[in-house]
Amino acid sequence: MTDNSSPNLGAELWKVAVDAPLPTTFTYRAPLDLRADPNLRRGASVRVPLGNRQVPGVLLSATNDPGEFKLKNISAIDTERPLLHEAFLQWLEWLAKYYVYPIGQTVEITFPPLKKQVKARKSKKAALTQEPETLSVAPKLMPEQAQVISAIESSPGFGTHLVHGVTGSGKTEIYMKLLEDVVANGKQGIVLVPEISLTPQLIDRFTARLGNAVAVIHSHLTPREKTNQWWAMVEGKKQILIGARSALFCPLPNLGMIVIDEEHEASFKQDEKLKYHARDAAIMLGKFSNCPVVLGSATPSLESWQNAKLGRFKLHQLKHRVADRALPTIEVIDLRGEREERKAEGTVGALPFWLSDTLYTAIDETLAKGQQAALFLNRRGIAQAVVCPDCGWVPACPNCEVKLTLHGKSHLLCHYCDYHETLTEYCTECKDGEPKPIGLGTELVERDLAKLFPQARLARMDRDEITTREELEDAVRSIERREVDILVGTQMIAKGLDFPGLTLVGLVMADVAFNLPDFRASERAFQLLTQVAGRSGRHLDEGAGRVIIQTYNPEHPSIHYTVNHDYDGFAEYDLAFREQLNYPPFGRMASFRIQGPDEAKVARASHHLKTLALSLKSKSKNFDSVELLGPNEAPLKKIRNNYRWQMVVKANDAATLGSFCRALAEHQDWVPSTIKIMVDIDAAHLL
DNA sequence: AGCACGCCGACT
DNA sequence: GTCGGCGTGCTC
Repeated sequence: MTDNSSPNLGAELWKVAVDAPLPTTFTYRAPLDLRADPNLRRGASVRVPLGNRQVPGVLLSATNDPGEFKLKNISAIDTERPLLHEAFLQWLEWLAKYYVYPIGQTVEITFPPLKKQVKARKSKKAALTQEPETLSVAPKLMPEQAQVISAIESSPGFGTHLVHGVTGSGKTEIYMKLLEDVVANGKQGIVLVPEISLTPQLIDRFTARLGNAVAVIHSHLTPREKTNQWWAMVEGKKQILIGARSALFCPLPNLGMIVIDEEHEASFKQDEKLKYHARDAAIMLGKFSNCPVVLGSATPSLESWQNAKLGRFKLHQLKHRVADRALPTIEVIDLRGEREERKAEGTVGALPFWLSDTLYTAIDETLAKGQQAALFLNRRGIAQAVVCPDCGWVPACPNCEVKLTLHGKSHLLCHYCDYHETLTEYCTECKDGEPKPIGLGTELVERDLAKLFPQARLARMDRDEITTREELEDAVRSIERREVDILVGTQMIAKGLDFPGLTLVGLVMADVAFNLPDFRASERAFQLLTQVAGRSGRHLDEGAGRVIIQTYNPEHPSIHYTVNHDYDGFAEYDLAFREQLNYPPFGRMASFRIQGPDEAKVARASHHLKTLALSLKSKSKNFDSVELLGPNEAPLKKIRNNYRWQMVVKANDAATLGSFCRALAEHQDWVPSTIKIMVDIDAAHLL
């Protein structure tokens, strides 16, 4: 697969991937002195003139075609950047093509923000990773775990492995053993986890086992720290890189394995600039590098599940929790029934509207046993919105066309930009009504709990309370140290956390997740419910953790399959639905986003794009399977004063979708300069 | 992306 | 008068 035999040494004309939003490479001339330089070869970094400035670039190939331009000279070879090796270059070229993104800007992502630190300071240890005094040893593995490890290790070279293991089945232990062996074989490995799961807890676990072989890259590092970690991997001083999706772009010289934990997580899809999916990109990197790719999840994406069913991925299943601990018991509370009951009994108002008798009693019992409870909902703030009971006016953001959310007593906040205002006592529209909060948020739940359980120690985890990594670490530690009795949080923050004392999990209102207008809504709801439920009772040696799901839709299939711990059943149900409508993983989809500050221009450009798309489709039989939806206003039609429209493209397979979208995005000379059109291949959400 | 060029408003 | 606001267009 990798071929470094034709580095084009000594050539005069070069195609260069230039760091600018240009759809193609630009051709430059190598002056005589550079032609004699053995560093002038494919994969080398250079500086080239572009307009009247100097920009970085990477040589991709020699050429004999001078084109129609008066060629400029390559200014210099940048030897401070390492030569990119063949497998990595092929991967970058694939990314740019597949995701329809400028090659130069794709290549530029690989490089760290700063120059290499010239001399290592002895006094200062490498950022973040400190070698523990003594490395911990692998615990005795469950038979299932050992089987998975030997199955993966028995097929070297490229292959994609899907490890489907119930929550608490010890997937991390499998990754660590595999990576130990990768290091023992003199190779390097990458572990990708969702940014939110990249906690000190997780990093500590890896460093305790793998010691100072571990480097970490995530978005909260300083540019200096990130640069140092990058070089430590590139120079082979460290072997295991743990990171969020961007860690894939670190060009390891000796890649032996890629692990993607929680492979179903939607956050692996980058939604700006190069809109890559880290799981799919990792599989391609494994292919070009000829190394195994290991995907792990308790709730695999239906894309991966289908690939496993078709034999493209090798499936490994773990059906038991570590030490044969029990899966939590899950109860479903019908909030409609609860409401009726309270009316009948005349007990309306005894408990807050969001809290069922069952959940209240369960919290009480949990506290009495000295154990911890966690309540999750997916809204921060006090309320979803504020409404005037007289005229129905709802305060909205002037920049974003979304309702403002109430925080604290009177702080109205936009969750999409930084707009905020103060809630006035009387409605600003009718000057008469007194606006009241509707809906529910974490802040309100916390406040109600403080009244109901005055002796309990409460903590809230959401984006208002936790803004920095340090705050998250502090919060996690105080829960671990049992300084918290009840945790209230948004689901996102709670995912993947592992608290030994946590035995009760309540989902305050499960509904929002599956009411979203998106074909993946059921899948996300099932994943969310299962993952959050999986936090409960992970360390109970006797009995089982408890999960209480409150909902207005107890009969929803996502809930039914969650309660029965039945992933296979859920997958079968949702795949049947997707197949009928040719949604992924059967068909493939991309979205074109058209945006700009002038609403009428955006609408006009969107319709023109549709016209071009229809004519493109009619030009070739290859595009028979292409379907066009829209254009329409995007569900969030205005964000930060930019109007947003979208057009969705469906096709039977990735190759057709790709060639259609590339052709449609190719000539944008007709697009007014205030308007931007962006393609999102395999768009994660059509919201 | 960055930088120049060019055309309008409000200041030393 | 000209300083500088940012809309527009180009870069091998």
